Amino acid sequence: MFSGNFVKHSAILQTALVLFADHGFHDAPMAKLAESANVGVGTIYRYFNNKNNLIQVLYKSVEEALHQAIIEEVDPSFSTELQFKHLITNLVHYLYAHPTVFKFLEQYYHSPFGLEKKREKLFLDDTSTSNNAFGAIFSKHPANSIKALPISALHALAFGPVLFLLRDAIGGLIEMSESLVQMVTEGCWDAIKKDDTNDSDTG
Amino acid sequence: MFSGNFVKHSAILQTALVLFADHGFHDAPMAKLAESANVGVGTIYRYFNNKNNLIQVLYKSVEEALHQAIIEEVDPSFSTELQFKHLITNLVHYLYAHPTVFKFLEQYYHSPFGLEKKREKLFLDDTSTSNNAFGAIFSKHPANSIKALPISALHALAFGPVLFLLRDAIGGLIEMSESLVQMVTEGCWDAIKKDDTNDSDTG
Amino acid sequence: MFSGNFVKHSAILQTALVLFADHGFHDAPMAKLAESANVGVGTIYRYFNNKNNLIQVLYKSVEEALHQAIIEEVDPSFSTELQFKHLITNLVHYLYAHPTVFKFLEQYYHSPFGLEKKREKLFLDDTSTSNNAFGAIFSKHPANSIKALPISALHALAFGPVLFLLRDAIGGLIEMSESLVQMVTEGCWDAIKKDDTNDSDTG
Amino acid sequence: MFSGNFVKHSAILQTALVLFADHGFHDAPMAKLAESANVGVGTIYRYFNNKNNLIQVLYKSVEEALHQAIIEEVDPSFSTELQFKHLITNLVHYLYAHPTVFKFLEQYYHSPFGLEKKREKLFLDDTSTSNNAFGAIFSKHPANSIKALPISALHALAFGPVLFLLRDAIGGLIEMSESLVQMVTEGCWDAIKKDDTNDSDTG
DNA sequence: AATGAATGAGACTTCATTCAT
DNA sequence: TATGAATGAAGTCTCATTCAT
Repeated sequence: MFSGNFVKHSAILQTALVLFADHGFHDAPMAKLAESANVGVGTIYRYFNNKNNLIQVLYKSVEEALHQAIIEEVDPSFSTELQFKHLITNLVHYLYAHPTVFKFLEQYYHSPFGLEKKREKLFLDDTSTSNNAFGAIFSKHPANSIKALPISALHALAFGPVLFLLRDAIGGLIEMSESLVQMVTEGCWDAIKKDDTNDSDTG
Repeated sequence: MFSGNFVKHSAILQTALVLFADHGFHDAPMAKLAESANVGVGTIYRYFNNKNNLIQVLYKSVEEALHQAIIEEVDPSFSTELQFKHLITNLVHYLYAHPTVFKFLEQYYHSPFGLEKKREKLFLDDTSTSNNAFGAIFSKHPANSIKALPISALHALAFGPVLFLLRDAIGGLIEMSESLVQMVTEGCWDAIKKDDTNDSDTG
Repeated sequence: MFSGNFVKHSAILQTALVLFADHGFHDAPMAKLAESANVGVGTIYRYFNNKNNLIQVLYKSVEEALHQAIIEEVDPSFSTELQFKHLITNLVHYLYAHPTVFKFLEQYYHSPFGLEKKREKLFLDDTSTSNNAFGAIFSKHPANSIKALPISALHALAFGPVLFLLRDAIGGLIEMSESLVQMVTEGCWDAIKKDDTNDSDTG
Repeated sequence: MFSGNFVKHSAILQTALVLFADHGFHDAPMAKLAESANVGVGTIYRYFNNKNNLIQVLYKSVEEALHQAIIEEVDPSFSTELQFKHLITNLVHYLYAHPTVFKFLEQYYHSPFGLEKKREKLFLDDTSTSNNAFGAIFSKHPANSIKALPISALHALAFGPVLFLLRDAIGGLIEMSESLVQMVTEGCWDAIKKDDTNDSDTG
């Protein structure tokens, strides 16, 4: 158990998030982090073993917050389509509202240790734990609502577009709008939903 | 005119591609690059002004090869659907067959100079030049074949899924198969194609 | 406010003075400086932004000490001749007693940044500020004591000989003696003083 | 004996003179020198053992030319005063007309190997050889014309001022004019000449 | 518990010199 | 003889980490 000063612990993490997001891991020296967080350099090492550890802990913290935001107000009694669209919309809204989180996660997933963590990441492949909201939908979807595709294909079709869109929006390449989000979300659903016409034809 | 030794020039670029892909720009020191390429450290600087310049030149070279691979055997007389699927399939095949290219490009687009280049990148927004195969399809598609969405939304729906899939496949998280590629390509098309039902209604 | 270790700060400056004087800026690597000063290489960079900055700071420090030494015990109520000779003698004594200072200054004034500083240097052309002991004499001299020459000519005649002498003396080419200093000082005065004979003739 | 291509040999020396004068020994890479001289890098090493050797040879060449220029049109039958002023004027005229020579020599005399060479330099202390025009004057001057000072003091009083003046003039700090040269030359003579008035008074 | 001065490994880059052509 | 591609030692500077206070 951690038994230190939570205020400093948090200050370091929050400052690190911004610094890493804005400059990347390699252009965010511990000294600058310490200064921005108003703590001594040595203090950081009281709370985190080293820079890598700090990054890992920060990732855990960020991931948890993201998960909480995504599952918010998603009612399991809704239809699969509604649940799916709600989750996607939550995801986009949260990340667009927290660009540092998005940028940090992109940094993280493109770093060496990012790949390992990928296997357990929130919205990817851990379908057995409750930590994965999307996994629940995909694995428990009614037979007639979602295409019978491998889970990896569903993930790609569901998250690929929105992450792509977020990258451009947060990078300032395009303007984000509510209608754009809706259109893409709709497209995502079209990509994974079972085609009703064909379905009724063959069913 | 460049009047150096093309063999060494190429050896450095090829070695750099692998090193950057595997370790990232920051963990690929010039000394290690020199050693891997079997040249002296100083030799690299005969061919490239500095590390950044090497990265830029490498990007240009990689981008050119990628573009050539993508447009291969795509017949403009085909239907929009066929052209689109062919391009997507080419893209996936090439990048999956050249994982270092994929990893390098991800590194590049997430680096500071990557964002600038993003605006002009092959399959993004340059719809006016012949350098953009996808742009041609999206901008010249028949009224009844593709949804009337902003270009950014179409990009997201078209490339998001395949890039997402490639990331996982190349990262070793999932097994890539021809059928998986087809399924996802199909999904991409479903996401952007105009709904046939409505089409028949209005047609 | 500088809040570092003044001992180390001084140790680095003093060591640098000797190293630069003996080997020149280009043959005094930071690593050697660090070793001579008994500090780590990185430590130097805690106190000085870079090598150039170190040189500049050292120059300021050395110039200040030199200025203090020169104006010592020079009484403004003395005659122009006595004041002049006193200043010159102080200059020679100090630089001969501190050969590293002399050698460093020669290095400095012959380096790229030396030329800029030359315009404001202690005993050169800043006649308006109190920072210039010689300027005060030259500009405020009684009409009958010093030749009516351009300030640059006076400087040349006043400092040229003693600097020339110091160079040879400190270089070990000649033996310095009090009588030699007096003779040259006398010559300097003869070179700039108004000729009494002619003066009485024309007066 | 040297048996190479004198054209290339000269081209290298002339280019080196300018490069060294403008950038200093340390900022004049052999590669740049080769390029400026329109020869291959390796070619320089056919004519000179190494960079230091090139500098030494260049010094010899420059010194010889300077000596020739100084003694030009100086008539041994003239009075000591006239000979002296003529030599000084020649020196100033030549160096002002050849600023690269002046800058190179300053570089040279302030470099490590400069000090050794100083002992034998043209206008310094080699009074026995015909290579020293000033030495001849100082050592053979009539008893009544020049002060009975050590040779080093005479040198300092004679050359110090003009070198000082040249430094500022070539550095662009002051404007050089014929009258300024005359005034300073006159001052130099005043500094070393035997005072006639006092002499006749006391004699 | 908190600090930040101190450190040195290691990064990028330059350049005098060599040698195969 | 002339060339310039190739080299690697050495230089400047950064920064993660330690430790005495």
